[in-house]
Amino acid sequence: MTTAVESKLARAAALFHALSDETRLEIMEMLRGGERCVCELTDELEAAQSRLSFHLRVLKEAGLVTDRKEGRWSYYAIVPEALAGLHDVSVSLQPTTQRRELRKMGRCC
Amino acid sequence: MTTAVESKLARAAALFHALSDETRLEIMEMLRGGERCVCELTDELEAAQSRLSFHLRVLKEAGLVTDRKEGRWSYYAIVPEALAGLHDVSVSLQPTTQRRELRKMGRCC
DNA sequence: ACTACCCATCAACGAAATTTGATCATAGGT
DNA sequence: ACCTATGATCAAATTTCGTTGATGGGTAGT
Repeated sequence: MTTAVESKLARAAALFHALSDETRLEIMEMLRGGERCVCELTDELEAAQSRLSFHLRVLKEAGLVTDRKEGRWSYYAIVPEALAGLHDVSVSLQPTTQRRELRKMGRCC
Repeated sequence: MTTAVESKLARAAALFHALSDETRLEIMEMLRGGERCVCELTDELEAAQSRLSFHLRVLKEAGLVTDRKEGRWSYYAIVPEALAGLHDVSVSLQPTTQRRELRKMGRCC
């Protein structure tokens, strides 16, 4: 749960933690194109169901994804706002001398 | 060490892991303005010396910082290239429908 | 009712990360 | 030579993570 008094740094650390695992990054990669049900994820990632469920919960608690139930399926999807927040954090970490360099190098979005 | 065959995802996971700790984020925050010696960091962060040393090593092994010895001090500094890489990763994670939104919203660098 | 499928949750285990205190190495000052 | 400050490293204790297998709750089809 995200408390109101959570510091910026704590929020950033939580975001980074959620993304610090290869399996979870693969999930995010799959969700980039739109929502998927868990069964699709387990199929494509060759991962045990309970393992996937664990990682999906981590991503969900970090606010990076949401889930939606329909019939017997659960669909997970990226929360675009959270990804925008990640981008903000990665920008705010840039050294002061480097910010406008990124734009010059055409490395920006 | 970064091996040649390391996948993009593994690299991203390693980066995120290094930044998934509040203490390490505080260090990065302090280094944003330029290099600092370890003693300055321990002073400002109220952290035990060996603890700081540990976190600095993690950041260094992730390629996010470098160190330089001068006299009896060690100075640590951000590796701008690595931060640019972080930015790249955060952009590449954006859902396909969101990429140009960021630019529109003026949230880009 | 019975069966098959989808998925969350739990307990248990091992592995990895983090903290703490102690020790060691080096550089400088007196 | 001696003493002190800076930092790296090590071992031990602790905490946090990730995986696995089992269980249970829903939902749909027959």
